Amino acid sequence: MDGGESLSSGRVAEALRQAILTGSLAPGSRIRQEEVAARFATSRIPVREALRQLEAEGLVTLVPHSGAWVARLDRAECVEMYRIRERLEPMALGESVGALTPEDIAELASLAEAIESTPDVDDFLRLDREFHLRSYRRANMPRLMSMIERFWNTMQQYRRAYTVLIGTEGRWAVHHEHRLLMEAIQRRDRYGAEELLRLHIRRTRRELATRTDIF
Amino acid sequence: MDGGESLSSGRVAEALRQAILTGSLAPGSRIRQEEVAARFATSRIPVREALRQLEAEGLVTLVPHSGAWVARLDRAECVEMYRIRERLEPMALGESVGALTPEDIAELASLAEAIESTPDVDDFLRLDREFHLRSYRRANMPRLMSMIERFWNTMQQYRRAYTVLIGTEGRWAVHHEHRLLMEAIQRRDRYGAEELLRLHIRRTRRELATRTDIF
DNA sequence: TGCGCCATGATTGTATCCAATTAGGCCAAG
DNA sequence: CTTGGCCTAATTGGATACAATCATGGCGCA
Repeated sequence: MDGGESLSSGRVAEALRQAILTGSLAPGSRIRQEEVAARFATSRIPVREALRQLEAEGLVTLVPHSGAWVARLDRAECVEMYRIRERLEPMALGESVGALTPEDIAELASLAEAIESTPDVDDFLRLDREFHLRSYRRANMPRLMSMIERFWNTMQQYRRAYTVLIGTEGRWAVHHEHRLLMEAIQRRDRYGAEELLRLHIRRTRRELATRTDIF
Repeated sequence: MDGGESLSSGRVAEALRQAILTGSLAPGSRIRQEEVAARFATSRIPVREALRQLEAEGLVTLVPHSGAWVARLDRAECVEMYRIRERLEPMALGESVGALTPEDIAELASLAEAIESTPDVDDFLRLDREFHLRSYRRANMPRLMSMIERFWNTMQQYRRAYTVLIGTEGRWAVHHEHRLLMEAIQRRDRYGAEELLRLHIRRTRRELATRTDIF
């Protein structure tokens, strides 16, 4: 039985993480230890440990004797992370493709379909994340997986801003790419899938880099 | 002027990190908070924060209500990290090659020479690390750089064990690879350098994977 | 009026104390 | 002799209290 985090610092970290991912804590917001402590009916010690953990995940920026802020990425940092993703996620997918079960693939197909049909931004973001992360699921590389998840977490806020900006019609390229990706996955075409994914991330990166209004 | 870490937790973290990297704290050793606190004439609070930080770096394993241990990697984890490095470090090198100054290249050349001439294991490890990390220096991708440095840190103990095992004569392949790498760098041959580095890491990984006696 | 300095308040960093949890040994029963 | 449970000691997790540091605002002065 788990039930819930037994450690107070873990609960605080998870709650702050969710608050940051959903956007209810915006990038650049200050996080005051005492406020958080009061909110979770705890002392500042667990809060501090939670902040340390979130800093390591790249979600929070700590400045000694000064305070904690929700991490804010500039365009160069965003581009850098996309370039790292371009190298890592194709590897995860490539390792996974051959081991995906037919049920996995059916799941991915229905996710891809749901992505195409939702107009809602938050649904889109959630489903898109699910789609990609699940496609890596059978890679059997746990460290790589957690790195990739951290990337998605730190990028989440900027993905949202970008998604809002391009609007529903701006997603057409994503849909096409997902369809091609699904086909490669269904054919168990490892290198095709890797390459398509790389291009998918690359195209997004390049579009993001031109969008100066996000940062 | 900096002079030294102003935060106690930072000093503790740095000292523990060095102790782990030099091997004076072996993988699997338990780290008792109170012991460390006494050693650094501080309380347990900064020690706990230091441990959290080191856990995030992959150097320490924390188990709630139980304790902290110097992280121990099994063979699968080592192989996984090498495979990640195979994707990331060539990118760092590729980005850097074109921007290295003549002075950088001269430095690298003399490092490569020093690597060939030292019989000492710890010198070899230190110089080899310097050689590779410096070759990435002009990549202008700070996040990637710190990820790579973390990899080198977490692998350090296993690199040492491996280096001891193969002995001085076992290093011949490394020397050849370094020479080829240097040549590609001097020619500013980005893709050649990337590919050579990938093969360098890949060969090491495959040798490490066969060495069952390290784990 | 603008700049720089100092004081005061707010906030973070650390020490000490107490509670909760775990690990290991001892004893008893099978 | 082995095994299961309990009990105690050791260790970690958390709360409170205090010290150190930083930022903000007002004051004086050029």
